[in-house]
Amino acid sequence: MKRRQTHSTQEILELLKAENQAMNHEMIQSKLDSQVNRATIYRVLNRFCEDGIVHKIVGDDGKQYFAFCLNCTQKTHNHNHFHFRCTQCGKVECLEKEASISLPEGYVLENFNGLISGTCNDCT
Amino acid sequence: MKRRQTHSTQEILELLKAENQAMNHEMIQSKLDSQVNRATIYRVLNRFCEDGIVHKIVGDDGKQYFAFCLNCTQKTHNHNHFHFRCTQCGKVECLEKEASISLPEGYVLENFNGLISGTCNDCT
DNA sequence: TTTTTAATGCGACATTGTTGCAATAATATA
DNA sequence: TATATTATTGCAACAATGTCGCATTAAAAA
Repeated sequence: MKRRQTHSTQEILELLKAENQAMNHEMIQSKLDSQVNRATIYRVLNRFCEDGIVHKIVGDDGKQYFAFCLNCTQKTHNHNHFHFRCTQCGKVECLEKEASISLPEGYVLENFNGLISGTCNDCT
Repeated sequence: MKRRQTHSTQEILELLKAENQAMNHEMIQSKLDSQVNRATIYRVLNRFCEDGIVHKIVGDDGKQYFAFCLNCTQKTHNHNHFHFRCTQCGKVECLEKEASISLPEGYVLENFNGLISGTCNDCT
């Protein structure tokens, strides 16, 4: 199944590239120039995730956030870094430091989801 | 406002103490002897959190999980440890190792939410 | 230009979690 | 013990998030 480029996919990808933060569907929808259906946004984002272009973080608010992959090559698609979510302004940004986690014997890692919330530098 | 002990609060607290894992409202509801309303369960759990008896983790499935505090004294109520959620059996357990995170200047930590999902030892 | 089929919009739905309000029951008071 | 106080509960309603089926639209291939 080959992917097609549409207005929606292009706009959403550009937005994610331009913004230096992870965004949930609502933030994305409100920042798009054209109106895109909610279901479509989710489908586009999930497709991006499947393709390894974008990664998904679940915030401690229970919402899904999406961010453009910066340091991921096609082979190593790792996101073992923390994200910081500001409870004041809502911004979700990547914290650079990689977290190295050693799991107990017999445990297999599928997904790393490290999130710290609090107040960011701008809102202190 | 003083807390009251009710059948619900006692049962839920006992359950959380007995089980060695974090549970969401559904798991709790199904394991209770008596039937307790969903809203009540949430209210009880959130009260426990306020009192520092229980801590809350948001899974990468977006659900809230609650676990009885083991190593928290009344003064230091820290949960800077990771949780592991098995995507097969649904179990959410604490990983012992504390994660030490250094935030950038001007950032204030309110909540640490570290979660790794995958398959646990039993399900491998 | 025509054909193929991936992507979209719409509506409906399941699920999670919260809240207002009247009824209940745990604790304090007499 | 009996009564008063008010924290807690159950119920219903609600908002929000995310998913899915299906008919329609529009990329890309032929």
